[in-house]
Amino acid sequence: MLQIQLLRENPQQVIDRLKIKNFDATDLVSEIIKLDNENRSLKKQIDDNLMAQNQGAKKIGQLFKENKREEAESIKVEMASLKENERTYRTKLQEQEQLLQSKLVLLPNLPNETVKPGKGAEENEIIYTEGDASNFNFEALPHWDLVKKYDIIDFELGTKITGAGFPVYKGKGARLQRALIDFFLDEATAAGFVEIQPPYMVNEDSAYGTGQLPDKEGQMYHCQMDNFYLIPTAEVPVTNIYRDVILKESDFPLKNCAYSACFRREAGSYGKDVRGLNRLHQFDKVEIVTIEHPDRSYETLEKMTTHAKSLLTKLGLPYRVLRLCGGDISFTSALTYDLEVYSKAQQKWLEVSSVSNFESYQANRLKLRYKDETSGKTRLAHTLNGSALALPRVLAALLENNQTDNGIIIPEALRPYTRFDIID
RNA sequence: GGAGAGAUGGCAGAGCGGUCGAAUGCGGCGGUCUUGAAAACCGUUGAGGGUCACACCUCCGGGGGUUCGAAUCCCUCUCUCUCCGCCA
Repeated sequence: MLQIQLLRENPQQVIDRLKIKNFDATDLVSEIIKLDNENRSLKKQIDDNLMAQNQGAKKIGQLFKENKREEAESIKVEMASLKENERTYRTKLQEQEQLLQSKLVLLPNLPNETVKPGKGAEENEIIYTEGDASNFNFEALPHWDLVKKYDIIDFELGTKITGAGFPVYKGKGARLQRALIDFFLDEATAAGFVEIQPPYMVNEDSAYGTGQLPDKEGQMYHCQMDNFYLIPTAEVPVTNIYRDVILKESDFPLKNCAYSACFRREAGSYGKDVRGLNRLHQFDKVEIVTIEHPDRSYETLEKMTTHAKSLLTKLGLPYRVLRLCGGDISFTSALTYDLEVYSKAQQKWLEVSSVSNFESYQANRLKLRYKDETSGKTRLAHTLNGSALALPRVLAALLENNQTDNGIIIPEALRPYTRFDIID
């Protein structure tokens, strides 16, 4: 959520910057400012009214002590009408504030200056490529065939037990999952991220805090009986650790990592892009989160991206890094890097990580602030997160790229974790 | 699941209808003393809104109510603790 203050002070800048995201904010911004002005004057009226009531109440107390009953009674009458007025103002204000809030959440985060305009994914900028992304000169099997051949993942069984998109990992497949999770967590810990094991269900407040609600309600599984949501990413519980928190400057940076299963309804996606491991309802991911001082958040974004890159390097997977253009960057992000691994068998790039700086957009909803030492004021912190990494597509690429006649070769870095070096 | 107790500032803990945004202690910050530190002493120390700055308003777990007036009384929800039951 953007700060109203920013809209008041610099409406044109907001409108201009949002154009990069192909978002026309002209009407919305002026509506919000108008509403905010109205609310401010309403609030002033209420405040004055309350002041009168407070003073009246004190007076009555005094009069009672002095045994001046009648005078007290006459003030009581005045108070009744004040209260009546207050009620009307308050109802009005409540309505207006809700309206304002509902408009405000419609505004996306401002993109960073380096974000280029663009319609969609095609216009993302490739800023780094590593490894051999050429195709095999033999008939390579896609992972959905490989997992059958070696009996390491059973999609049909998952469908029987639960439904499509809930694979069952078996034998070396299950062990490989565990190994990847362990490897990613160890690497994150070595990079200074403190490991968290969060709840997999969150309450409504948390879902609002990171912005899953209200806009992405349909993407989450919801336990109606207790009103809990299954987390779509560990970002939600981990970031909400810092909801309603005021930090000291010396607390920065706060670095956490967390493994979790992630649950996504993925309503409305079908077809060949969702085949096999490419899109699932339940998958595993190690997430990294940093809470940072506004002056240093972009430095930190680079560091987090470097960390995610290092994982793919160690696994020996070819990959590239994209800087997302205005048309593809998410609603809440100011700057996002996507990491994509190349699958030689599917002959396409698969997104395995997305590292974003949300600046203060998320912090504003979370009420995540810090005390600025020079001014003594509380200000919004910056939040960043990224996957490091999401498992399924890493696994897909790993299986596909490392296939040989003898079996699937496990990358060197992973062998201490799998304790086998080939799947055959 | 049943019975009871409770939720107050960074922490501990008083207040139980007006003088309470809240005693006191600890902690934090600033100062005196000291070559320096500790101790002692003095001062200061919650958040948000509003204002050029004041004034002023809101917040004692959340929501609602009673009252001229609520941290204090009532209802409700959530959470915590104790006892009992059940149980990975």
